[in-house]
Amino acid sequence: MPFDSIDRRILELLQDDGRMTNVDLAERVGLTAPPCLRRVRALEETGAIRGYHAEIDAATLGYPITVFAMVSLRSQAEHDLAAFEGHVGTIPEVRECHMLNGEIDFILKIVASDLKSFQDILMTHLTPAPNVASVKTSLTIRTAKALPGIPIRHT
Amino acid sequence: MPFDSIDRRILELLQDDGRMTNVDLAERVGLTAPPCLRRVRALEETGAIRGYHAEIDAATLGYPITVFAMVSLRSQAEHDLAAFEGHVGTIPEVRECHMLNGEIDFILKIVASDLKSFQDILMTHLTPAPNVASVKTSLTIRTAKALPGIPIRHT
DNA sequence: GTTGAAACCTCAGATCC
DNA sequence: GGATCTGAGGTTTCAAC
Repeated sequence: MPFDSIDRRILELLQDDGRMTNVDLAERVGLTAPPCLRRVRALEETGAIRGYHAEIDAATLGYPITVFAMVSLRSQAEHDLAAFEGHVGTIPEVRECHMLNGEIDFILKIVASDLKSFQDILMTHLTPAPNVASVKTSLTIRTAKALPGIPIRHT
Repeated sequence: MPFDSIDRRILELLQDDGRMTNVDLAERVGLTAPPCLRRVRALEETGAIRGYHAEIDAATLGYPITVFAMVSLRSQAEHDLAAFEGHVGTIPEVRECHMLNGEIDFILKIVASDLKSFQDILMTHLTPAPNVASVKTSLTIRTAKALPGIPIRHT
C-alpha cells in the first residue's frame, strides 16, 4: 500500500473537509486537477477512503442523549458473539458496537431522544437479548473531543 | 428549529453520502436544485450540519489498533476535569474523549499503529497525567457496527 | 416566504500528450 | 503529472405562486 506524501495530504484534507472541490484539493496538494482526481478515485477504489459523511449535530436533531453500554455475554462462542452482533445491528439507536478483550465483551454507543426512550431500548432490546449476562451503562455528560477517523502522519 | 420532512431526508442522505451532488440530492427529495441548495446551506449555517468528512480505513493507513480506555480521576472538580480534557486534546491518537457519569470519569477512544506505540501513549501520556487515578484499557477485537451520527426519524 | 426557471460560471471527467 | 476540452453541476438572479 504505497501512500506517498501527496496521498496522505489528500486523505488528511478530505478527512477534514469531505466536500472540498477537486480543484481546491489539487491546489492544496500542489497538483493540477486531473492527477489529483485520479489519486482520489484510486484511494476510493482501494478502500482507503470508505465513504463520505455529513456530520450532523445529534442534539439539534433530537438525540441529546449518548450512552455507552458495556455488555458481557454468558457464552463467548463465535456463534453467540455473532448472534449478539446481528441483534444490535438491527437497533437503529445503537450506532457502534465493538468487541473487546477482557471482562467486557462489547462496548456499544447508543443515542436516545430522552432518558425514557433510552430506558426503553435498554429494557426492551438489550438486557433481555439472548445470552446477555450483564449490561452496565454510563451516560455521557459531555464530549470533550470527537475527531473523525485517524491522525495522518506527514513523515 | 423546525425541520420538516424534506430537511430530515436531506440530512439522512448527506449523512449517508456526504459527496452526493446537489442535483441528485434535489431529485431524491423532490425539489429542484436551487431550493435544495438553500436548505443545505441553511442546515450548515444553523449548525445542524457540522461538517463533512471522508471516512478513512484506519488499518490501511497504519492504525490497525483501536483501544478504549476507561479513566478515573482523583478529583472531579470542574477545574481538574477540564485540565484532563485539555491534556488528552493534545494527544493525536486520542480521537474521542467523553465524560461519563458513574465510577468511570472518561472513556477514550485511542488508535495506534501497533501495541508498542499504544503502550507508549499509555505509559508516557495517559497514566502519568496529573490527577489520573486509574486507566483500564480494552483492545478492540473487531468492530461489528460503526454507523455515522444518528438515526433520522421520518415521521 | 419558498419554489421554480433561466442564465452563468465553475468544476468534474475524459482524452491526449 | 499536465494541458485541453466538453458536458454536467453549482450558484445567483429573478419571476411566480
